[in-house]
Amino acid sequence: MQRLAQRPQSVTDLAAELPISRPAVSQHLRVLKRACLVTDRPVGTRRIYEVDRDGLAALRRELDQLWGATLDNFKRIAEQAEQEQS
Amino acid sequence: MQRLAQRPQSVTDLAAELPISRPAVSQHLRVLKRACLVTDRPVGTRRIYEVDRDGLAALRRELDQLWGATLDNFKRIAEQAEQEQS
DNA sequence: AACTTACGTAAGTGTCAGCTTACGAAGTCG
DNA sequence: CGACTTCGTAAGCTGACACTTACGTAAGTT
Repeated sequence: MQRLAQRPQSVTDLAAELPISRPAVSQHLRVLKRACLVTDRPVGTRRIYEVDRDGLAALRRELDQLWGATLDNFKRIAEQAEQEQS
Repeated sequence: MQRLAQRPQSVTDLAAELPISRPAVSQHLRVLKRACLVTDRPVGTRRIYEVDRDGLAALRRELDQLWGATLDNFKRIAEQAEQEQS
């Protein structure tokens, strides 16, 4: 994702920058695609992947919300423990 | 952690509320103790565990900071992708 | 048409987290 | 002291994950 955030890239180019094999990159991309975090388009024999802006934004919103709820719980538990101490 | 946040409890009592065995609970508690998230004290043959307020607060601070940094990166990448689109 | 490049997928493998059962240690109570 | 409770730990199992190699396919090249 970080690499793709820099610029759209082919599978082989991505694998060249990473310490894993090309098929491994394909498998990662398959998951990311299914999660709507990347999109791909064929260009000749190659296949260019790039980040899916909409999917990324949606994930961000969900994470924001989840983190807010988690933090609220966290705060509540911590304050509750603190209160029972005193 | 949620159970312990309600009230300090023994290992057996905790295991009774959870879908796993008593030794499994012990193993979880060992990790939590090593992470300074719970404390324990012997009471007769039993051993009462409770949340470590200080450790929990420290974790909260670290998570707040980490999440802030992560969100900044996230925002930067998203806005960068958005900008290159237009 | 033959060859090359780029890719996806299937099949196999190593590793690890998390669980279980079995056992031993420490404390309590008759 | 002996029986009982509570707990920790060791040993072993299992499923999932992430990777690899091998192979088949589609598109471009000579």
